[in-house]
Amino acid sequence: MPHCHTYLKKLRDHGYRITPQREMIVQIIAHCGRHMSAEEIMEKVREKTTSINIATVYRTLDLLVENGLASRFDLGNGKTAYATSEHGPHIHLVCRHCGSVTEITENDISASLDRIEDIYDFDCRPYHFSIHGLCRDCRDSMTD
Amino acid sequence: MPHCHTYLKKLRDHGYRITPQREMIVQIIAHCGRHMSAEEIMEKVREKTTSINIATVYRTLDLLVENGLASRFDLGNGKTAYATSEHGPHIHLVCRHCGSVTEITENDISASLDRIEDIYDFDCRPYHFSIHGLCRDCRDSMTD
DNA sequence: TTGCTTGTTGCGAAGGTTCGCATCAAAGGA
DNA sequence: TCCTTTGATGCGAACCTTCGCAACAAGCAA
Ligand SMILES: [Mn+2]
Ligand SMILES: [Mn+2]
Ligand SMILES: [Zn+2]
Ligand SMILES: [Zn+2]
Repeated sequence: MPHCHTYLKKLRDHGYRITPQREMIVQIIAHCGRHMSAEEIMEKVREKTTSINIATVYRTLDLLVENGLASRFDLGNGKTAYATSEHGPHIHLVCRHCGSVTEITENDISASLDRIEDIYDFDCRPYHFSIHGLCRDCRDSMTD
Repeated sequence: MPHCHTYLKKLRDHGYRITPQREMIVQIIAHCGRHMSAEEIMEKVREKTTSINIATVYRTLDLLVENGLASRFDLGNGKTAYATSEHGPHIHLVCRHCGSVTEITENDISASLDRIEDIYDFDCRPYHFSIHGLCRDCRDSMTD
């Protein structure tokens, strides 16, 4: 729902400058609903211009995360993944043994997150992060 | 409570070999109750012997994590942290803006984790991970 | 439009982590 | 005890991410 323009406006309102690089990066990540790595984002931007550097991509993503416009997390594949709030609130269950990723709805944990917000005054939104553990199949296949 | 010996036995029972390097690494991380980085662990081991390499430290830590004997997570300082279950179950609230870390008790979220275990058959233990968000101070100081 | 201020970029280097491979040695059997 | 098998180690290279700094340009005011 919030379009690129909204993200850029928020950055500008926070006193950051709007550069062509930032515009392109925001457009890519906001329009693509899924998770992307920094490298993927750079390749997409490269399709439009050569004037982009991986360090700038990381710095822009940091900016978005720091300002709550994107989430950053670990899918256990060696690369960090990024997504805007378009991607929707949910949690990833990542198996520490086989690496499988199960997406679960926010509802399954929102009560606890609300509790944390109340008690500790800590804003967990956007609800989009990973919990690492052991999936059923892996648990079954372990004698322990 | 579980001593180094228990960890090593579990590894052996899973078919892994017990090497001097693994013994030393397990001893360091099990006895030191706090979080440690791979680099810290290697330095501690180096105090006893020179026969240790950072790649071996990482591989051993991966092994412990994969087998549920240690947890690995991101404290937002650029390094990955590791700890055994001696460190106890709890969750870290990491502020995405100022980097502050608040430790909260497992109770505040265990109901949801139990629910996840029931519904998805996914074992979240040991309960020791981070949730990234925005602390009260940072939220207050943002006009938004 | 022009010039100034200062945040941003690109680049190369450094830091942290993983990988491939030859060598080594733990574990188990003879 | 000695040998064999095969998993583990050390090392260097590669990969991902961050950092420092000089050059650049967005935004603003005149
Ligand atoms: Mn997701
Ligand atoms: Mn902890
Ligand atoms: Zn699994
Ligand atoms: Zn904060």
